[in-house]
Amino acid sequence: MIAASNLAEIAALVGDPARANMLAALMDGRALTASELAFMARVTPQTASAHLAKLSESHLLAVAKQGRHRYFKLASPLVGRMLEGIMAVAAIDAPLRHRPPSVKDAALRQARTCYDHLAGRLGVAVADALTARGHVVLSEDGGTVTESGTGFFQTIGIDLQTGFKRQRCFCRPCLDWSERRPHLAGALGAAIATTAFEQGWIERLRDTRAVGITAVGRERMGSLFGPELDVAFSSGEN
Amino acid sequence: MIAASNLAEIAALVGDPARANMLAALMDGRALTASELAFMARVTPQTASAHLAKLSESHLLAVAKQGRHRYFKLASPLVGRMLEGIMAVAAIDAPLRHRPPSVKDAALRQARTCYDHLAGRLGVAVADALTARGHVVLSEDGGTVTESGTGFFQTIGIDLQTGFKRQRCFCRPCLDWSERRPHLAGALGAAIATTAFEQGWIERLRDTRAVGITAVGRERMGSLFGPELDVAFSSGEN
DNA sequence: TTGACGCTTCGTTCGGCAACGAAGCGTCGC
DNA sequence: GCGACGCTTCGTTGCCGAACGAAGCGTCAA
Repeated sequence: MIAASNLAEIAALVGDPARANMLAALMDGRALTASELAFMARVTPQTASAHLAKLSESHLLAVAKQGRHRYFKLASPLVGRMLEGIMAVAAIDAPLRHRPPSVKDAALRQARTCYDHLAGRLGVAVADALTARGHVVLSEDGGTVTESGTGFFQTIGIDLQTGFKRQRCFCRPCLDWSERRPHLAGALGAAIATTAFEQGWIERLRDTRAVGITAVGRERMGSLFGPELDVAFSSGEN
Repeated sequence: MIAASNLAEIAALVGDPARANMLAALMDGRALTASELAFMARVTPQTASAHLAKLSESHLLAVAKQGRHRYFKLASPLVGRMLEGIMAVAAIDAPLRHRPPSVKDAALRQARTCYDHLAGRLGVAVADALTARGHVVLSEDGGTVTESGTGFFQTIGIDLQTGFKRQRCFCRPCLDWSERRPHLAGALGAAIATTAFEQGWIERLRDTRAVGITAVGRERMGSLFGPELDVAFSSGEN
């Protein structure tokens, strides 16, 4: 059972709360320093160092030295995909136990990045809007952009004919852990997120994976995607 | 960080070797008894019982009582997807350490089921053949069936027009842990595996996830998919 | 050069959990 | 009804690994 032993090894790496916190913090695709990760995992630097060493040795993380800092990031999209998968399962379990939603969670629930694409109410709302308008078709296992969708994305500056041409199915659903509904991942999801950042519709908040929706974002995305987005604009007491 | 705590919890469940063995054994989608799982995980029944209780409580496994037996299976395809994801990451790590391939591994490497679709050299060869002939197009994140593919699948009794109509992108790649190349998963992958079993091309072997390729399977699949399948028919000393 | 800083290594402590033997409970076959 | 069987619960043992204090190493800034 060569497969299973490795399965346990990798899963055990993610199975430690401190390491899981670090990995989750890196899910937005950025690179963070060892100190930052220590802080986010709420452990001392020397403990964090040991954890980060393990994660690097097992090639879950890639490390880049820069002066006296060491920047860590997920070693590959594969790792992000794995974490998504675990989170999707964890999300099913979570609602069964009533846990008081923290203040920080509120921001995360509204909008955040998930590796390279949008998640939270905003991410789900965008996926809903695109689906409702027939621009994309999402199934459990994948998704497709329709002809009307190709045109739509062109208008917001995402050209599906060039870079995306070869991989005709480049959009896929990703189960949102807070909303427990799919949002848009894959190359298309990443392109949408990139555009949203570039156009100033959303912006990163300090020290968190949550993103803020700007005034111009509210207006622009509201007119682009329609009423489905309203739920993403509310501060959201659920 | 509501997400991360759950992340660690679920991952820790998979992170124990005994539990990982059990989950891996259940990856083929069948339901197994507690005793069988205890044997596969190489632990005593009472140890297995404790593990299975945890896995059930966390809704990773679903359990069905049947007389004095208790049958366990993966609680949802989501769990299978999660395990796939972890295995894909584990596969990158594995080759770095030379591990002597066991006899059992040889059969698993040739052909096996991965939750509901084909894996091993056979699975990868089928994916290669379909890609080479332009029947499907696989990208990193998903896949599409071409028009020629739709016709092809019709000839082997898989009608993409009926049940599959709504989910236009129902095929996706799944990284093979032994071959380290993608094979075909998703609804299409499952349909191909089902057809292969029904037509008697492959058959389950006792007490393992490996599947055997029958004589008729060799002949039929060889003519259907062409030379790409040869590698899957060899007993394979790599 | 000196001190501050970021990170690592070493050694120790401590808690949690996997594992099993023994025993108990329900189910089946005869 | 009886024993055999499948599975669970209980109590104990033992080990692995997470955590931190202290100390060491390289890097930067003045």
